Amino acid sequence: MTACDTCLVRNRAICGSLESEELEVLNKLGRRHRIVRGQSLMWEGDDSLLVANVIEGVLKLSTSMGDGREQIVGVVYPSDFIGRPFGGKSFHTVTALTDARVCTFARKDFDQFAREHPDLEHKLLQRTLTELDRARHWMLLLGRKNAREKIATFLLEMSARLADGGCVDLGPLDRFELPFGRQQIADILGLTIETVSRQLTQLKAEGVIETPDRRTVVILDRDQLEEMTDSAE
Amino acid sequence: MTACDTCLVRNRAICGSLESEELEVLNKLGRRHRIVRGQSLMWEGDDSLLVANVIEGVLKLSTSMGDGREQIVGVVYPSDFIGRPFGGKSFHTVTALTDARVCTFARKDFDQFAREHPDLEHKLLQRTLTELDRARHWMLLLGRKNAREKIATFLLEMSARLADGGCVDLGPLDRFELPFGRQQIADILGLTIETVSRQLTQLKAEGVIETPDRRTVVILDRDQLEEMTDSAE
DNA sequence: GCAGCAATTTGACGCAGGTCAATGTTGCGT
DNA sequence: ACGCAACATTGACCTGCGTCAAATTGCTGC
Repeated sequence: MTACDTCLVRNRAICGSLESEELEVLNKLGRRHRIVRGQSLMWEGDDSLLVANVIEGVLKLSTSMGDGREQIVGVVYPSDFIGRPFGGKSFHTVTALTDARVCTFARKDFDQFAREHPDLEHKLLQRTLTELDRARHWMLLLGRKNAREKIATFLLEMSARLADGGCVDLGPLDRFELPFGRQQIADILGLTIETVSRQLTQLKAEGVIETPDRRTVVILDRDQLEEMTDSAE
Repeated sequence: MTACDTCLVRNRAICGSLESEELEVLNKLGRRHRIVRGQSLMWEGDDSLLVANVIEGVLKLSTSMGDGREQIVGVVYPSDFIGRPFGGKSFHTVTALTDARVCTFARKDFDQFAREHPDLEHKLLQRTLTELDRARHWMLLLGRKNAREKIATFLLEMSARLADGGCVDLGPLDRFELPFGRQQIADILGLTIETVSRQLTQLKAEGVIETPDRRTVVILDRDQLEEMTDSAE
């Protein structure tokens, strides 16, 4: 019995495409790792030496500029794939937002294994296509939405995304805990921390949401929130 | 002799992974099309029924909001791949910016053919990974750069991108013709047309660039332009 | 329970870039 | 060559969001 047999994300991660003998081989190539909150797994500009599957926890992908401005370009959850296979450099830094567990592979080993297993590459392709759609969709938010629309879109996205926590699909949640602090929300939305804070207090004042504590959000009026994502007001 | 044998992008497109017998099969599935400037190939939200390779011309991928705000989320050139294989909907509209020629496939046919040809899928995966890196990098620009930085980054990117026109690599060009009007530049950068215009005239005034006509740009001081992409000034 | 620190909120203010409107320029069809 | 329509530039003004600074909240370890 290998570590894969008891893996929490066995069925959802790209490994799900493999038969047990091949999984056995892949298992030998991988190493399970614990990462503490705040720790980075790879850095923007470095050679891409590692790829990984997320087993548990939430991590961010970010790019930043010389003067410290940062943009979060992706958030990964359990069963998601991290890293840049097939050559080149890492284009973003990967950092744990919560304590996390990942299953890492030397990129060279993974590349070779993937080339020999078309089903695995196919799953990876599907995932990558989905991520690309998601990234492009987010570009609309970053380039064209105002602060209020950004916050509303963000809250609804989180409500949908965090619902998919395990095997059962709970549907969009009306109460959830964000894995982000205010600064990180700002870095996702291309805003400042102050603007995020002000928009949230305004939504509270309007009775659209509630924030029992810093990280949990309760959606009181989903319809109104949905209206806000598009033309404001 | 098939159309593929004389294809302008034969070696650079994903078809380049195929042997001639298989190319023959793929050729039978594809149809060559002419598209005039302004015409759209697929629409945001529609079922994804087509995929295509670009043979000639430039096309934009865009998303837009109810009130008309638009964001260009990608630009494709000859040899690039268009469309969303493997299920689902089109997440963006594809529109020709110049007269163009494409080689289209029914998505169902393409999906099946791709699944049977791992080398093709591999090329597609590589391309998709590169596009994802590009999209995420652009998110930094949209979320965190100011107008001047955006324009500078855009001009340098175009200078690099348009150089790769055919077989020979010319290196970054100091004189090139944009396939975009001002509104489209604005839609790429998340700005208004007026701001784009003002920034360009300012760069002219500073002697950094020159614009002999509406669509051609001459870079006079590349170093200074490069400095502007990061912390402004 | 309290000191101390980090995270968040709130307030006051300024400016980059959006909006609206007028003017200039270019290219196309007749 | 002319006139029109689309595109681009310029100007004046205004506002949403960033900036800076101070106050508040909440968490950690003792």
